[in-house]
Amino acid sequence: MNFPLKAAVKCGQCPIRHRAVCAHCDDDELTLLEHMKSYKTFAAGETILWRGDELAFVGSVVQGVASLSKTLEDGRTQMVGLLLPSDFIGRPGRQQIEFDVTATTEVTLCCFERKPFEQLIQNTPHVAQRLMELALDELDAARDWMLLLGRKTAREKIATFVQMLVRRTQVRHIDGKLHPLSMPMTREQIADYLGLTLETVSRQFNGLKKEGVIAFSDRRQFEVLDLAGLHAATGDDAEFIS
Amino acid sequence: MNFPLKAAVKCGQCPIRHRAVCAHCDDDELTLLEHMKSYKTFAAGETILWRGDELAFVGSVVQGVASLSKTLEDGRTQMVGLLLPSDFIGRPGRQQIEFDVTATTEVTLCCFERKPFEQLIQNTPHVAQRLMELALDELDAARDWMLLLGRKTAREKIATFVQMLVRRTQVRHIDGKLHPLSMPMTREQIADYLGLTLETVSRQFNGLKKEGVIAFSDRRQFEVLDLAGLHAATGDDAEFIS
DNA sequence: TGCGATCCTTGATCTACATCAAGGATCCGC
DNA sequence: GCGGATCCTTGATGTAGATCAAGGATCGCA
Repeated sequence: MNFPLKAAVKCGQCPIRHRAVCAHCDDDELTLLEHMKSYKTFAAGETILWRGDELAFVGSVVQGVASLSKTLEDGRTQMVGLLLPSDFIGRPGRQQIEFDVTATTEVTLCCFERKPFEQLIQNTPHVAQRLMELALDELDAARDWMLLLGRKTAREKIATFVQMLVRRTQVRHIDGKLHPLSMPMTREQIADYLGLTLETVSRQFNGLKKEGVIAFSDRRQFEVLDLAGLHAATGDDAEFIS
Repeated sequence: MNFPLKAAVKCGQCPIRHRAVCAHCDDDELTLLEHMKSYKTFAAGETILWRGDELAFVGSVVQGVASLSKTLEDGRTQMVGLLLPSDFIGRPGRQQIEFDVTATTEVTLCCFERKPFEQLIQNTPHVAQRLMELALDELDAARDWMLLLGRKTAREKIATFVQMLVRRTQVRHIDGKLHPLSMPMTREQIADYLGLTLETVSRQFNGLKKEGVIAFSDRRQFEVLDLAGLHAATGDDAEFIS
């Protein structure tokens, strides 16, 4: 099932080669990165970085799912980002992060030490440019999520979440239906991502299930039966397909 | 009161010279920008750019306040960004924007045509770097707002909003109290920024007023009487002063 | 200086979702 | 394949904030 990640996978064989921070690199640049990189694996639930930590390394998610989250004084938490394969952790010019980074499933990262990586950016505009694109993509995603958190109903939130999973996992279409997808997180984690409680998440999933929009085979495995119905349930303006 | 913006203010005299996209530029680079720039002014309420518009120009807010907002099918709207002086509109490599940009107060922009500006970026790393910093700052702000929208109570939202105004307008402190600040938007616009209704915004302002945390002289003019009380009301973890 | 438009306040009521509660399914280590 | 931990579902009840409604303040323009 999983891509077999040895300690030294060749960049050429890497599953995220054309989407990650290295996407625009030519062979020479890739060789440079090849020598700097190292893989780290984290078990599900393990914290990768704590808020306020000094950022020793940066890197890309190769496999699995990680999440960024923020917490209030009394413990209420909000997930502020979901990192899927090819997403990047850490920013040039920042030595601290202002949120916790946690492994949601088992996660494999392709890491670089921050200092050398920042020097490399100076001389490889392809990496700097890709980093900028990734940051702007994240900004777009954050703004879509602001609309969701501020104005959408529970049902619309769940539908939007499922739609996002479908899009980001780029699953193949079969006559309007879709291959089974995996739900990479618990109801509670989904609740923290959507600004809901786990009970409401559960009720809304079952609502969409009863209406025949989605179906669960397993509680972590589901498929979309009615893609048009799903889109309609998101509340988004159909005029703009984002 | 306002900085007197003629059609051709020298960059050296510009009020946002050291915070905007040109912050890191040396004199030569500034001369280049000087020749490319032009000022545009928009009246309060005027739309600067519509969602989906082809992005002909990019630029910085010099004076006034603009806002970015997204709308659902049925008209519910959420503000996804507030642009104060020195903030930048438009992104390299994107020819479209996915939200409306509106003048909240009268706004003056320092504009550049997009195509020439993008070429300029290639050769002036100082501008490219500053653009990256600005994008990352916006990403941080967006994530703080996600926590607010998803998990804060109405009271915490209002307190956080006031705190943000205090910080961003960098008002001088006088023994814990603060100089009068201006509220650059209506109750309805604030509601759209905080994911509330205008009635709730009004009630919460009056709540904080009754408790002596803030005071209004005019409905657009107020001051913070109890800064510590304000911070306490935001719900944020005091351990991390962001 | 007067009048309509806009903006704000305040009160009464409603409702979507949170909270509280309990039981059932699934997983995992022994 | 047994027993506790974790995760999920479902029901009953509570409540923060939305919605509905009406009146008051302030603004801008003749």
